[in-house]
Parts: sequence; C-alpha cells; structure tokens
Amino acid sequence: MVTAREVAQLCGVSVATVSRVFNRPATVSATTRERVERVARDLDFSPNESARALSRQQSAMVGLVWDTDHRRPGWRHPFLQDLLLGLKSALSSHGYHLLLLATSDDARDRHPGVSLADPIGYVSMTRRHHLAGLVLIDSGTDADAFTAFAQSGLPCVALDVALSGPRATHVTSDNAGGAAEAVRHLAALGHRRIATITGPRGNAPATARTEGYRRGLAEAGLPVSEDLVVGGDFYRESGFVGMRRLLARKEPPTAVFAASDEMAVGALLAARAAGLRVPADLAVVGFDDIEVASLVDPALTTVAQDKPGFGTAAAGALLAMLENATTPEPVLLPTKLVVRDSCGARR
Amino acid sequence: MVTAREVAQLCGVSVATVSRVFNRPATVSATTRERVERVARDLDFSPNESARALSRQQSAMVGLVWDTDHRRPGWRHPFLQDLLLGLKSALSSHGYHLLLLATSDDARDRHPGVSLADPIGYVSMTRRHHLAGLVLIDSGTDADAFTAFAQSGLPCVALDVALSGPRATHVTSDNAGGAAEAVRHLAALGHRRIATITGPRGNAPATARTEGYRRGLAEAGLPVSEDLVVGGDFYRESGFVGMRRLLARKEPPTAVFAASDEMAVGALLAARAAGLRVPADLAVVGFDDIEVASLVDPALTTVAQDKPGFGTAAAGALLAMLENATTPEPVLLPTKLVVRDSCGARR
DNA sequence: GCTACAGATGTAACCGGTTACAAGAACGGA
DNA sequence: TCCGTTCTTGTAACCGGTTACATCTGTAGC
Repeated sequence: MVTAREVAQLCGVSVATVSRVFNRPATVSATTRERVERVARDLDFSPNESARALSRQQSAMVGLVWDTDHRRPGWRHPFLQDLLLGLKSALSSHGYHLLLLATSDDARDRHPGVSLADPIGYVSMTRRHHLAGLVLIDSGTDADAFTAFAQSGLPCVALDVALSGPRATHVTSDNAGGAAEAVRHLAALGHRRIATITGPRGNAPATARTEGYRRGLAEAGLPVSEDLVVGGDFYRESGFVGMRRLLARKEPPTAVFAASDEMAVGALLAARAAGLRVPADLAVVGFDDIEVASLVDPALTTVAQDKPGFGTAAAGALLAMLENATTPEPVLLPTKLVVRDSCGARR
Repeated sequence: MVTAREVAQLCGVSVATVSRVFNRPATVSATTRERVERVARDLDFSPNESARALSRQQSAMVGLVWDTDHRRPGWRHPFLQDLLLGLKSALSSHGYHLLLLATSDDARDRHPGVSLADPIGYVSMTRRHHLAGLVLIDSGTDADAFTAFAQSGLPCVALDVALSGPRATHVTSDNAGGAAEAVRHLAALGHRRIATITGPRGNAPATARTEGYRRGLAEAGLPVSEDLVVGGDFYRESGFVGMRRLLARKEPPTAVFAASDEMAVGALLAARAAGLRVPADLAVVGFDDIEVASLVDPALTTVAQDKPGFGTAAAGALLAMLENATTPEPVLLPTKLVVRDSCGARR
C-alpha cells in the first residue's frame, strides 16, 4: 500500500504538495504537478479513503436506505436492478460510491448509538460513516425516519415519496398523470363503468394513482362511483380478490385499472376464473410495466415507469446538492401508456 | 457529533478506556464499563467509522463487485433483490455493510491508481477503502479481475463461478445436478429424444448445466445426440431461435431442457408459432424459476435455485473468513425441480 | 533599492479513533 | 514485609490524509 508520504519523498516534495496535486491542482506549479502525477502513477498510489474521509469530515459515499417492509414480506421492488445500475454509474462518474445501509436487531445490541429517536438505526449509521448524502427508497415503514433525515440537513433524495427539507428533494413517477391517461384510454374505448383496484392505504404512489383515476374519469366526463373503487395492496392476490368483489357488484365494471401490474395479473386470473374473456368482456390496464406484463395472456396494457430514468434522476438531483450546493426541484418522471392486448384497443 | 473524547471526559476516564469498552470489554472493570456504556448511550455516541477504519487498517465494509457485461446489455440478474437482502441482513448482524463498488471511465480519469493490471479499477477501490472482503457476482467479463482479487489474499466469495485462492471460495447452485434431474424427469415421462438449448459459451453455470444434461441422459440410459444440442445465450430470443432450429431437424425432439427460463419461454413461443401444443407435442423444462415461470401458459416446469440461500451462504462464507480466519469449502446449493404444466407430468 | 504582493511550497496541527507499552493498584505467597 | 503476578487504566504514538498558516522566492511598482 503506497502512501502519499512515499510519493512525496520520491518527488522531493512534502505530503502537503502531493495532497494538493489531487485536490487543488491549480495551486501547484505545472512542473511539480506533472512530476507528482507521474510518480503517483508509477507507484500505483491510491489515496486511503478512510484517512481522506476522516480529515475532510465527509466520505465519498452515498447511503442507500432500502429495507423491506416487515408488514409486507415478499414485496419486490419492480425495478431495483435498473435503479441500482443508474445510480451507480451516475454517482461513480463523480467519484461517489453507494453504501447499502443495513441495520438489524443484532447490530443494535452490539453497537452504541441507536436511540429511540432513531429506532431503525439509520441516522446513526449515516453519522458514523460521514455519508455525503442519502438515497431513500420508499418501503412504507420508514416514513418517520425519512423526515428525520430530511431535517438533518444531509442531502437527501427520496424515491416514490415526497420529501422536503433544506437539502432534500424527491423523484417520483407521474403516478396521477399516468393513471389518468390509462383511464382516459379506457373511456375512449367506450367504457363507461371503469373500476380501480387501489394500492395500500398510506402509500404515496398508490394514493396518487387513485387520484389520477378520479381525475381521468372527470376528464372523460364520467362520474366516480365509490362502488367501483376497491382496496388492494399491490400484491397479485389482492388483485384477484378485488376483481372478484367487483364482478359481484349489481352492475359490474366493463374495465378495470389496477394500480400495479401484479394486481392486474390477479384481476386477469379472477376474470378467467369467472369465465370472462379479456379484453372482450373485461378490459384490464395495469401500472409499472414489470417484466411479466408482456408475457401474460393476454399481454397486459400498462402504464410504464421510466425505470433507468429513476436512477439517473436521483443521482442527478443528489449530485446537484453535493457539487453545486443547490437544492433541485422535485422531479416528476413522465410515464408512458404501453398498449398491449388486455385493454382491447388492438384486435 | 459526539466523540469518544467527550464520553471519556464525562466519565473521568481516558479515551483508551472508552475504546476498550467497545472493542474488548473483558479488559475493562465492570463498574467502569457500565459507566461508560451508560454515558455513551445518553450522549448518543457512535464511533466514527472512518477513524476506526484508519487506525485498524480495515473497514467494516464488504465490497460488492457487480457490473453488467457490456457484451450482454439488458441482462438481468434473475434474483438480485433476494441476493442483496440475504447478504445485507446476514452481514449487518455482524456489523458489516455492503459497498456497491462502481467504476467508470470518468472516475478513472479523475483519480490515480488505475493501472493496466486493473483495468476495471476494482482492485484500487478495494485497497482504497480497506475493504474487509468482497462478494463477486459473475457477469462474464470480470473473470480476470476475479482471479486477481482471489490472489490478493483478501477474503473473497464468488457467486456462480468457481474461484480459488488463499482466502477465496465460492457459492454455486448445483447446476449440473439440477439439469440432470430435469433430464431424468423428462426421460421418466417417456421421452427418448430430449434436446437442450445451452447458455453462452464460457459461462460457468451454462457449462455445468450442459454437463448435467449429458449426465442425466446417461443416467437414464439414453444416448447423447449432438444433433439435439443447440447453443443459446440465456436470453429469450435465443431460446426461440434455438427451438426453431431443433424443430427443423429430421427427427425433432419431443422434449427440451432450456438452460434458462428466459430461453424456455422463447422455446414455448417457438413451439406455439410452429403449431405445436405444449406439453402434448413438446415438453419444456427451464432453469432458474424466475417469476414469469409460473405465469406463462402453460406454466413452466423448471429447476429452481435457492434464491435467498445464495445471499445467506455467501455472507456465511465471508463471515467465516472474517471472524474465524478459516477458508470454508465451496458451497453447492441444492436445486429443486418445480413441476408445473409445461413438462406434461400433471394433466 | 526598497516595499508590496502574488505564487509555490513546507510545517505542523488536526480529524477520531486503536493499541503497544508503561505505570499503578490489588493481591497472594513466602 | 517484600516480591511477583494479575488486573486496570493512562500515556502517547500511530493510522494517512487535509489544510490553515508560515515561509520563501520572485517580480512589479515607485
């Protein structure tokens, strides 16, 4: 492990100069700079990040807060991989790395610094590692922790959930807009009784999608019937159950907008179980455009989220705070209605 | 930010004692220990990880080397989320965190320490952060980098690919065994002409699955016909093309084992396009048990990998090296044949 | 020729822990 | 009582960088 001291000795300069070469090259004369750079390269010198973080009081790491909701085991993020890749590449091009923050009961016992104000232990982790910023993935449970972060002044970007604070912003799909578009699409196909199966209560995207559903109906000049709104939890099973309930209504819907593709698949199965043909007897539209959407039969019409865009936008917002010291406005990512077979537009 | 010094002052002891309380509690008298622990808790003290890493020459972070293969864009890890969750929780219970290592051309320009011997820059990252260990996810391109890591003496666990070194081991599904079981299952159903669509050449799991295919045939007393082995690349499209080629043979197979579910789905589509009924005219078995496997029609019979087991096993192996200083034997995770509809066993 | 000032570099304090070593206290045995 | 252990704690060096400040050199201005 080559240190800056060795580089300095070999160049006949002080460590301070070596440090300056890499941190404020403009303050070093051209000849010295070149000599140091050359020797550093020859020796394969790479600065010790711990020492760097210690003295700068700031590490080159961005924390990723992501936990599964214990109330919802088995939940899968619809596009975690795209998200991570987008974040990783954007952050790394500015020299930052992603630290997957993890906490556990066990860790809580063995380490100090976990208090009642921070039941999950993330705040402590954040301080402990002197993180440069945070990316927060909504999992439902951590809402309180999120606001605690936002108020701490640490640069924060939340995904899928609104967050405000001095240096906090968020990235969200246009959930309401996408839902409204889906509903308008169904209305344009002639449907008058359009139902929805919502996401879990209290979940921000779910709420926005329900709101978009109502807005879409209004824009299409259709009335909202509370009869046609049933609650779900984003999982397939709840889509199945919800659809069954809807089909049991006196006047069942001719179309349904499910707030997630998983639930849309459940609705498809329920329709099939009830002997209905999709889309002939019932039109179905989902939300997310997960991989299975194109594979189910009939292929699912759905509102696609900009998956790589999420990571890129989050990284961009964070970098703006880290490098420009400005707090960017919340980002609303456009959605795209992907028309396949389950809505009956293609025949 | 509370430091150990403040805790020490408030307790009337030296910083050394505070440090000992958290690192070697046995060397501190019970009364002192309790006093320090109490004050630390009251002040919400959490040790600075940078300082800790600097003086211990070892950070509490495990690097995750995971890059997409540039030759295979769009590749998705079949169960990244399960993997990460398993790793994360197992590691965090021992106080370790996961650092997603990222490198990029840009980062390479701006930082020293990236040489020809380490074109990807991971080795430098590893040193720079004083990582405790590494988890390596096979992506095909990084094979050389992997051996470099393994030889460096840093604790390494590779997933899906063999790796040896003083402190290196690996976790793999029983790809050969799973494939053999799938083939025996098909043979037991009466099939005599069983084809396979292989994964990409040079990919370790792909090779093992092909080997298992041959072994399964041998165990069933069937001859191997090179006519019935076609190459694929794990992607759906190659499954489609491969199946079409197989169906064009003079004597087409009555069953096919695809080395990935994606390719199995492709094969399903090709069979349908050729007017064949699955499983009546053609039996299909896949590998992985990805989410879509249960959703396609007919539902796919497939060899399931132990998804959460991967993360847990990897973390376990790594922790054994980190805490016990022993290098565990490679782990071979059992697979499980999930019989659904595409093989014709259920009717 | 002298002062003022900018530019380049060195000196040394500092970041916040860990730990080898020293020193003091307590205690048992001769 | 004295010595040798063992236990506990303090002192201070150290990890490897960053950076405020001091110093030195050279040059422009008067």
